[in-house]
Amino acid sequence: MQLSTQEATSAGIFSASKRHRAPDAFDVLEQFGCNVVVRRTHEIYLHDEPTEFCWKIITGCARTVQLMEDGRRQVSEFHWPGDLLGMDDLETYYSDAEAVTDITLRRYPRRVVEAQANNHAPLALWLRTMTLAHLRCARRQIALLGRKTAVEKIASFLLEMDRRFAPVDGRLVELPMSRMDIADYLGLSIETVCRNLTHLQREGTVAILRSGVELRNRDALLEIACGTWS
Amino acid sequence: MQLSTQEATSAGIFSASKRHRAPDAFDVLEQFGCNVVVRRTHEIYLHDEPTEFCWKIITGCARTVQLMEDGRRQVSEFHWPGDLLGMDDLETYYSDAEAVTDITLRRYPRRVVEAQANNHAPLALWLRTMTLAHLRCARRQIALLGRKTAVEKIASFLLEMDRRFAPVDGRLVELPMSRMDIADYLGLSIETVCRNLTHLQREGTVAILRSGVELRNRDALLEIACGTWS
DNA sequence: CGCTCATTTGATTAACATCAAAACCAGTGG
DNA sequence: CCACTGGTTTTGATGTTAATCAAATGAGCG
Repeated sequence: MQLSTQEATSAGIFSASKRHRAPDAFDVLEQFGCNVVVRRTHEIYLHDEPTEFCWKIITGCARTVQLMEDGRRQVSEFHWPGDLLGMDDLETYYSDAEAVTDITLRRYPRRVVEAQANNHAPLALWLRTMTLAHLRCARRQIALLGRKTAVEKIASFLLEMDRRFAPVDGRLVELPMSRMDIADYLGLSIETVCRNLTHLQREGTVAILRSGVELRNRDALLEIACGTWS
Repeated sequence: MQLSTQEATSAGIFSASKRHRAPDAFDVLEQFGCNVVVRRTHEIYLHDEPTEFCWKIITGCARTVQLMEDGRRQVSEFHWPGDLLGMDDLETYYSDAEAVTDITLRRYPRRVVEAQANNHAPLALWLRTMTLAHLRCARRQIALLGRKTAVEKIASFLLEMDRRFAPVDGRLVELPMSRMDIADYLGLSIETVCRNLTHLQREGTVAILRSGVELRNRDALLEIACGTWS
């Protein structure tokens, strides 16, 4: 089966080994957007609020978070420049979104996005493609959370961060999020995250730096992360 | 913000406490469909195959499964009558889909679905709405896998099964899938699933029957499952 | 420097997995 | 009807992983 050119192009975006975004169907909305800045740790939207806006990340990193009443926390995804926030739900937002670093966003009214999608098929396809990319990401995370050990989770995480946001084509993976964020993303405690990073460092697989982690042996990491569903 | 009528209707489908599907935008494809039957434990589609078809479940239950090389298994979702299978990926299927029970499906060529979506906006919206429902489901599962204890997982699972597929408005939740399926869905071992079901039975919260589980105290289950993200 | 907060390391505990065996159940054939 | 078989489910005993508790180290900042 051959898909349309648009679809094939769209689907390639998230499979690129280094982040590189083609000009997208969202551009038809440019005139309706305005820039906003959100400071580190501040929220972008809140659980249960009506979905009034969506945002495209220009610079910085965001997280979507689910909170339980007793304080347990789960980070469901990290979001990077080019990602779309607030399109994952129809009527109200399902999770909280917060800025991990100071972040610059371009904000669009959902009304307009939905209206445009309704008479601009490439945009509609683009929106579904984006949603599918998030779904694939979520399914990978489900396999990780359900069936991987702590060290496998850490290795998978480092490779994912490298894949999703490595500004330079080098070994350094910047980790703007705290250890607590990583722990809540991987379903671990902070201490377990630290211990396993140290463990990987002792093996010589990675080097831990202030700003992130240097991948000294990608093959070893891939081996540990269990290949396919890394 | 007010969304269109179509969208509001679509969004309501998965939030209904008992399964009840409105006539959907997929109906425009009816002429292109054909019925197929798949026997218990047989596959519907396989990981990495090109996405040639999609299927609407008429009767029966299916599961989507991710397999690691060493045999570890993760069930990412169970699927029920009315659900759409094989629309979760663009070019190739991400997971395997298998019949949990003997299952009747209506099969459609993806080419046609995509072509129709391209010039029939309600169908495009419907497809995105379906994808969003799966994404929401996946995010709930992520919070469950990352942060809930075994007994909380079991309680959440029983309530989810009740919500998603309870043919009668009674206390009985039919569980067509094996304990192994449940374990691989919740990221637990078979034994832990059994033990915690027994534990809930001893408390009088549920009664375990051949065909499923009787919910004797829904409030207690809700309490155990930790409300919000159940 | 002295404060705070994040990270790292160590000691202990709890939760769940694993290993092993018994009970149960659905078919099958006498 | 019963006995036999293969699979699944349940229960029990033990082991392992990661969480928790606690303290030390390190980094950023007035």
